[in-house]
Amino acid sequence: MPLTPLRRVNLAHDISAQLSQAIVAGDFPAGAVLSEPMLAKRLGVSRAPVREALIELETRGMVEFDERGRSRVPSLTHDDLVDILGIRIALEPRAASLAARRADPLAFIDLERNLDAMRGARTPTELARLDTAFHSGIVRASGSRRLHLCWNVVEHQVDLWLAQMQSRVDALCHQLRDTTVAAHAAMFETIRSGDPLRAEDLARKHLTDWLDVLPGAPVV
Amino acid sequence: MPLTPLRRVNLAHDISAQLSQAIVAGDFPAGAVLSEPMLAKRLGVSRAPVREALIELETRGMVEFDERGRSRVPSLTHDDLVDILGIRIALEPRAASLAARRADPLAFIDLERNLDAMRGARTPTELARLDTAFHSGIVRASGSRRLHLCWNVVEHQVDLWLAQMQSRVDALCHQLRDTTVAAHAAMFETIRSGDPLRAEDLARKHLTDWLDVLPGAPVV
DNA sequence: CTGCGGTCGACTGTCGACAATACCGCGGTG
DNA sequence: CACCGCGGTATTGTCGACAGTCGACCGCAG
Repeated sequence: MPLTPLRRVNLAHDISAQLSQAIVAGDFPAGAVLSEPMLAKRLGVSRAPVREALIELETRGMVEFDERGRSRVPSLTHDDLVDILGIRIALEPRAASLAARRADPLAFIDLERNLDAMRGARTPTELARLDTAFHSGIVRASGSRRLHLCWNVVEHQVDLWLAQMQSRVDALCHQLRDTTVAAHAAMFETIRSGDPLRAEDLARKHLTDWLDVLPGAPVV
Repeated sequence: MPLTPLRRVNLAHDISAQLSQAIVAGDFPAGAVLSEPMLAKRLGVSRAPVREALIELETRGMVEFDERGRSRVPSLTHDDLVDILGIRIALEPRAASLAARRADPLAFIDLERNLDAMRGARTPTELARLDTAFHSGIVRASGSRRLHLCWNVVEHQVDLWLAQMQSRVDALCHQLRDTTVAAHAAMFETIRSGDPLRAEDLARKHLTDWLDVLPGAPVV
């Protein structure tokens, strides 16, 4: 028996996960106020764990507190999107480089499976989800715990953005589908072949391509 | 009168800041357990804000929770240090590049003042503090909010590491003082001259130099 | 009709309390 | 002497309550 799963039992964690899911699902649109009593009542718990969940979500950028302590779902602007892409351009090439250096076969299975799923994806939403998952996989493959921590922040932001800009994203994904799959495949091959420099370049290029294509689309 | 500063008044924030300072100062060495009743008693408050502060500090990596919810000061290993440097190598070159692009004169004042202070620094501890502050300044100058968020994590980790490895760091700082100042000066000039590519390279090189010099010193 | 003041309600920040649980040391037992 | 069980203690997770504060709404005066 491989010992315990040792997950800290904690209402706050469940609430945090549930809330984040609800926000991404659109239950709480951008700008919605998340009052503690309301959430506590809906969830059937007291305010204490709700508060902790909100604090946790704030650090992930899924909610933000105004100057009076009220938490709301942030509404992302075009500048925010550029900012997010900026940090992705900082993190992901490094992640790709580390992943190529480390070359963990286990991670490759994940990535390859994702590639296959992406080739067979039907809806743009699914495509977007798989896209994010692929990038997550590379960060995980980098083996850096703190890189992964930072990525968590970014990933939540991307989720939020996907939720808020769904229509535009759908159009873009549809349009960019083939190039995205091709870029991912190239990155995967390069990482598996253990070429850090090239992997880094490919990751950077893949992201800066988005930066180029986005201003054309009237985001916001 | 330019209105109010409107900072959210919140015991948790004060406690968080105070605790983080205390940890860096060595009041709570690596591995020390931070029990909520103990902290609440010492601070003269109830457990609620202490809990919130601990949650906030966990997201910055200043404390970590074990599977039973007890929070303790993490003890960093050599691997952690390499991991931290890895993420710095991801974030800071990008920050330098963005800073060079943005070229905010206000930020330059900060950086230049830091350079002067560094040239006149007396103790290795002060030197280390100024070094971190310089890198913080570059991240701030990048103007990216989320980059700064990620950097906060890293900065706290660096602080923690400085606190835990003080003797080694002191020796290294003393030894590397001149090269560090020179590297910082070069980065500053490049950023001010508005050369993103070169700024990026310099930042990366400055950090990878540390990566090269560190394995030689028996960290841990 | 419009602007103002007062009142009501809601929400946050903080507190103390309670149950559940795991650790620590002690005593009893083989 | 070593081992096991057990009670005491400390700590976490959660709850309900209370004060302070801010916004919203309503009535009233001009």
